Parts: sequence; C-alpha cells; structure tokens
Amino acid sequence: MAGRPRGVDDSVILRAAAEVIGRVGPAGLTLAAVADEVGLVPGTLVQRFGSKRGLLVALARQSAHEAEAHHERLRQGRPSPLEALLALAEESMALMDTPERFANHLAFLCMDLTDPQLHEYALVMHEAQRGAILALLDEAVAEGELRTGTDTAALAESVQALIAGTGLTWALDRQGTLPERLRRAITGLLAPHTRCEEKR
Amino acid sequence: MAGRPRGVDDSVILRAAAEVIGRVGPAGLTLAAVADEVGLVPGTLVQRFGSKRGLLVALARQSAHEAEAHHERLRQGRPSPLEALLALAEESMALMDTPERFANHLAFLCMDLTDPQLHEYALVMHEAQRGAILALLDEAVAEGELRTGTDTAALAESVQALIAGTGLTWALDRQGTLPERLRRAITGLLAPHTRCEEKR
DNA sequence: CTTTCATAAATGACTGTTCATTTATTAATA
DNA sequence: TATTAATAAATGAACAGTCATTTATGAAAG
Repeated sequence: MAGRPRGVDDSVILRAAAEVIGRVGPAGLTLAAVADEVGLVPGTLVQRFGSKRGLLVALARQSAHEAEAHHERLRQGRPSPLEALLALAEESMALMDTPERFANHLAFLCMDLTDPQLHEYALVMHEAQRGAILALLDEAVAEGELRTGTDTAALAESVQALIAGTGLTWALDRQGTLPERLRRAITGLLAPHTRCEEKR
Repeated sequence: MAGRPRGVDDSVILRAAAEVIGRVGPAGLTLAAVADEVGLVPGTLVQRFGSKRGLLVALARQSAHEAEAHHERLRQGRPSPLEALLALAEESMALMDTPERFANHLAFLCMDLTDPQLHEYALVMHEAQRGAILALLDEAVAEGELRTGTDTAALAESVQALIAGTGLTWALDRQGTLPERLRRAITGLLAPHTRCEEKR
C-alpha cells in the first residue's frame, strides 16, 4: 500500500545540499536553496528529514558511507601502493576543485565538530581515511617501496594531516593546482623513507 | 576636540568577538552576543564598525597585526631554531585550546577565504607565518641543526600544512593534547633532515 | 554649545517550521 | 474491470522567532 511515489530521491537531495554548501557555505545554506535546486519546496524537506539539522545529519551519514565504499576499491588499477596513496589524496578533494568550495566544505566539517551527532559521522570518515592510508603504507613496505622498519602508523597520521593542511594553504595563497601540491607535499614527506633513497 | 570618551576600547570589543567565535562559531556569532560581552548594545557596534562585516574585517586586521608582531619576537629566549619552530606551532594555536574552539576558529578562517577583503588579511597572516617558519629553518641549517642543502622552502610549506592539518586531526579524533601531537608530527617530518640522523 | 558616545525602541528582512489541502499511486471491493 | 478507500508526497500560505540595521533621544566631555 504505497502512496504517491517520490519525485526526487533522498540521495539527489543530499547531493544538492552538498552542492549548495560548496557554493555558499554551510552558514549560507538555506532549505529554500536546496529545495530550489531539486524542484521542491522548503516544507517538504522538513517533512522528509525531520528538520534542517536532520538533513545535515543525513548528508554526513551518506558522505561517510560513500567515503568508506570508495576507499575499498582504491587499490584497483593503481600501479603501486604509493601511487594509490596519491590518488587517495587527490580524490578525497574531489568536490573541492576551487578554493572557495574547499573553504566551504571545510567549514561544514568544522560545523560537524561542534555537533555530537555530526561529529560521529565525521569521525567515521576520518578513521576510514586513516585506515586506508595506513593499509597502503604497510603495503608499500611489504612490496619494498618503503624501507622496512618504517613507522607507518606515525607516517599515516602525518600524511592525513598533510592532506587537509595542504588544501588549506592552497586555499589561502591560491598558487598552482591542489593535486600537484598534494603530490609534492606527500612525496616530500615520504622521500626519506623510500628504498631508492638509500643509494644516496 | 574630543567629545564623550569611549567606555570600551576597540581592541576589547575585537577580543570579545574572537572569544564569542571560539565559543559559538562564526555562524552563531551575533552582535548581541558581542555587545553583551563588553556591556554595550548591538546598535553601538554597528555605529562604531559600520556593520557586522566591518567588525569582522577589523578583527581580521587586528589578528594579522598581532600575529606579525608575535613572530618578530619569537626567537628570543629559545635554545635553538628548531625549538623556536615548535614554539611557533604551539603558540599559533594559542586560542584553540579545545577541539571546539579550534573548529570554530578554523571555520572563521574558512569564512575569510570566501570574502575578498577578509581573505587579504588571512593571506597576510599566512605569509607572515610561512616567512617565520622559513627563517627558522634557514637558521637551523646555518647553525647545523639541519643538513646543509635541505630544501627549506619546500619544508616550510609542509610544516605549515602540517600545523593546520594536525589541528584538524586532533579536533576529529580528540586523542592526546594538541601541543604534543604537533611536536611529534613536526619532529617526525624534520627528523630525516637533522644532522644527528646522518649517523644512522 | 558643539561634538562624540551610547542607548532604547522600532523596522524590515530572512528563515525554519507548521498546517490544511491537493495530487498521484496502490490495494481492496463489488 | 470499474470504482472506491487508503496512503504517502508535495504544495502554498501563514507563523513565530531572530538578527542586523536605523532613527530619535539622552549623556558626558571640552
């Protein structure tokens, strides 16, 4: 006994919300803007997600799930663990192709940090990313790309910090492209621990 | 020709604004909250700073000037350039002693990035910090703490990214204290380039 | 008396939320 | 099969609250 079918799917609405956040930031986000984007009306969004905050929670949950799923199939088709690591870094910034969008999405993440329920999902994403980084570093050691004995756990934390931090410096000084700066920063960090570095 | 003297100084108001931002975030910032903090009334702030945005611009300007002045006298009393560098990292997070406050101040920085006028001051702060980091790294090379031939420019960029990024990871997983994690991350990054590392 | 600072009240715009109503679809009944 | 009931989705108008800003007025100094 189903009633009227939904005109637009939840995931479409959430994607629209993410798009709006990227454009006007989390503070400028309004139900009217999201509703406009998908051809609905503000009240409908409240009825479907309970409240504005409910929509944001749903968005955080979807993002977390998507990120986890993405990390699973990251190694496929990459020539080496370290190349896969660089790909992870770049693709984690997929939605942030301009300094403004990066800033707005980062601001959304900051908002997450002050709301217990949102923080939960942000933490899931964060730990999934660190797990993926650590796995790739361990694999790099196993395959001989990195020196045996490397403290991969400490390195993983630094790599993760470097990814977010490089995005921020890029958004500030706006020089070059983000992918190229990520590549430079990460390879610079890992260079002293690579095998070929031993020949120096 | 002075009329009635001001009850509270501009700098006091701006400090209060920074405090409010740290507590409720830039989105939750309201003129009423700031006015309350200093014992004034919202309208007064509008008259003195032109608008809410004017107050934020003034805050950004003051922060930039304070940061520049602070970097000047950073080397004094520090045993070594690298120790001074660690001090710089820790003190740049002075206002962000809790994960929430870090998140809120970072969100304010993100807001800066989308407003041309605010971005200008954020850029000044950013470049002043990078200049200070670079100077300390160069000094470390000159004094023999770091290997000669080290690419200090590239390293400075990484250090700066690492500072902000480590703050973010700390705000997310909330493990340990920020100073100790900053110290670990930065020394880890620099370790391969230190002199004593050559003995390996 | 003029100038500057501060106040208090009022305004106007914006926004999340609610509610009654309409629309579209499925299930049951004769 | 044709018709009716039940259900969920969506609408549009209205509500209530918040907040920055403006205006008119008073107070404190030179």
